[in-house]
Amino acid sequence: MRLATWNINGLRARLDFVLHWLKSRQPDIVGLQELKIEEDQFPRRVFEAAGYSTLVHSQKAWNGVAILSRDPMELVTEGLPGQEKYGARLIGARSKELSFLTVYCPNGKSVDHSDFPLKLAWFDGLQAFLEKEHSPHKALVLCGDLNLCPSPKDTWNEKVSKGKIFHTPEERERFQSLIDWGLMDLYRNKYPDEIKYSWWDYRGGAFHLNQGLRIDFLLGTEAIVQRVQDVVIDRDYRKKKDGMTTSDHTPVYVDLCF
DNA sequence: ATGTCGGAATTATTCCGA
Repeated sequence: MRLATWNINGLRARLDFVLHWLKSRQPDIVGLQELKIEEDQFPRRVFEAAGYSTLVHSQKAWNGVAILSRDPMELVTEGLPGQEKYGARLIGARSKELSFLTVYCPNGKSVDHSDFPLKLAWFDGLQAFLEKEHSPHKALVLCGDLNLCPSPKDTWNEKVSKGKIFHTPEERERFQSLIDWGLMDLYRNKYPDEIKYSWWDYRGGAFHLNQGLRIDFLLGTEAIVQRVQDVVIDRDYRKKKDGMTTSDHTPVYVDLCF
């Protein structure tokens, strides 16, 4: 079973690209973030024709998350409880094998911006939600764009960026709280010393220079970790395909022996 | 080069967010 996460940066602009990737990689469950589309504009039938059931929690212009699945999943959660006003950023579903949550965490802009404490509060809300509604002793995958670099290995320039947005102790503490609760970073667990990124700025040839960040994650509980075969940061899909423009994020997927 | 995108508001240009 192949599970994936991908911040697509606008579904209308990315639909053909996403379909190309689905056909090529054949994932079973996908968490998508940054749809930037109203729910009633979501191209449900296009995904159904490609073989996927869809669950969507979205809004006009910004944010928006969805779950695509080969087998229909049961919708469990739409929106992070207590944090709904910060946008459509969480959706959760369940299959017979596992619970699957996908999130688009707030960016925060900069440490001195009023969005920064809101970002931290959003993570605190996520932590409280997990503690209340989920168990580290069950099969759970939490994936998405966390908008933070957990360690110096996850950023191209810790020296310059340390203490700045995505690189602060406060954000890293929030990430560590998720780990302490019972989630593992599936990529880092499999590849402790690899330096690979999942996001590169559109500007300044950052992708070509490999000036990236690893901010897109698949986190899993112990029951998931035991089933991991491989974890792939699918860098090839940060490159143009047939003239189609890419997201600034690339997909990340895990193969599980279910 | 504050260098690129996607989307909204408004109608080809500017703004906002990332």
